[in-house]
Amino acid sequence: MSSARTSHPTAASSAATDDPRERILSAAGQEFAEKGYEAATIRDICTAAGVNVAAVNYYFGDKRRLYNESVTHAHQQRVRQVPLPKWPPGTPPEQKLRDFVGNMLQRMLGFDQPPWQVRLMLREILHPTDACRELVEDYIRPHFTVLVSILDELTAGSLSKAELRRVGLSVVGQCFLYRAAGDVVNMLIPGPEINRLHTTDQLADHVTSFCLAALGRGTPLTDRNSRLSSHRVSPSGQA
Amino acid sequence: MSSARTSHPTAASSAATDDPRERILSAAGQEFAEKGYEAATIRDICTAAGVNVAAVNYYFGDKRRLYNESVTHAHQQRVRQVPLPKWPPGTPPEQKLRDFVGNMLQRMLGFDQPPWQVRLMLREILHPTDACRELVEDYIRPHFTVLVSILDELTAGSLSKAELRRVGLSVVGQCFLYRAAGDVVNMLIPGPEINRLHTTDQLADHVTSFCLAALGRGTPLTDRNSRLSSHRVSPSGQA
DNA sequence: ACTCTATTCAAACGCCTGTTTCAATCAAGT
DNA sequence: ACTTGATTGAAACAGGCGTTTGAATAGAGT
Repeated sequence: MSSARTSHPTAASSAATDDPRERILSAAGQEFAEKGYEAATIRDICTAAGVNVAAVNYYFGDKRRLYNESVTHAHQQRVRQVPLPKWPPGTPPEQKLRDFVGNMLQRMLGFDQPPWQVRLMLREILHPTDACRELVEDYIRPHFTVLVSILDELTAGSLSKAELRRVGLSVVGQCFLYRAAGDVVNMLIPGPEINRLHTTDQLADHVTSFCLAALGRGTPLTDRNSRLSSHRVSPSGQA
Repeated sequence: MSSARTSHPTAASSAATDDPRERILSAAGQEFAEKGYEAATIRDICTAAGVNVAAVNYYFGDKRRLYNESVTHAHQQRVRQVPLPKWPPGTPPEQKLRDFVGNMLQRMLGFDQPPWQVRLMLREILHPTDACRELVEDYIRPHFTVLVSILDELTAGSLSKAELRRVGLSVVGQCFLYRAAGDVVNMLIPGPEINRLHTTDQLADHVTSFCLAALGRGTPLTDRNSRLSSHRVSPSGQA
């Protein structure tokens, strides 16, 4: 009671690496992402962050609150890093769909940036805790709404909202499998095939073609034995 | 060293509930499935199984080996409970696909039987440990092979093996999303819609139609505004 | 120079974990 | 009845965990 623990510092200003609060959040996010909530230890987190064990209690109160703030922090970072694509008016919905799928796969699987934030969010998706609702409302639902509107445009309003949502889930599911069960997928697919056919772009092409064909736009997969009808759409998302 | 710990009992005979080994495996499977490896405690497991804490060390050696045997045990149970459907020769591949998808969804989401074995296997799929390879080879790959052969029959050999596998993953992904990210899906879909349109049968119909349309068999989803062309195929799997 | 407050630090506190001990019990075998 | 081996039981072990303590430090205000 004698120590100064009143008026928690908010540290909303600088995001420099010398801010202990920021360093703890970053280290905690990576530890939680890799090992999960139970297996990650405060001692390891503080060692990685270069601060004393007491710091986490001083800044965050306890482990659970540190976890919640880590999820929020990672998800806000991710939103800034990979915004939803913006299309000029008149963009054909087929290209929008291809861009959206490519963007989603890039965000889920992209190797260009360390994906520990995604892995942390994935844990919340698979085993939701308190931090999940915010994640859904701020991050997942907006993306899903955009997807549904693309599908609505694509089908010219001939599908009900419920049907559109189901189709949207079909699109997401195809991408989600590679992120969530990637290890098992790699065990099912012969080695050379993975490197050639399971790149982010290849997968985006496949998922897009598959869905367009299912919706009656674009040719069914069986009608393209020869390579002449592959109507590639160049990806433009990811800023 | 003085205690009798030589010649571990195999207990391969009876599966009665008075066999301590069996009771521990069952309790451990449920605890591991619900809480994960780290959060599940040996004391809780033994309390649930009605045995002493020393029993797990006596029968299994340590926690890790108990976990591995739990996964194996649950997966073998599941294989016996829900075998792959068998079709008489001449069954149209469309119906086979519908049966397969319905069977997979029933196995993943089925509310008729306690699905803790599936949740335990899901944990292995998401974060593989040593017990994963056996799971893939004995359980997942055979199912996936059947799916690919159905798709091959469906497309009359016009798709390469690599393309067939990609389509197979598209089928699996659509189902997998509901199992792995079911909580988030429920947050994205309005309440009443879940109970009406997201039953196991409805989902199987949707996924099957979606894939058939994408493969050029069956009508695209946009060409069925009126309810007259819904070519339902009754499910026959699940023995 | 002194004070006050915010922050850091090493050390410790209970508590719970997986694991082990060793005596008690039990069920044949002879 | 006695022995033998397998199984169970209550209690303890060492170690790691989240958390707390209280003193040391730093830095600005006056």
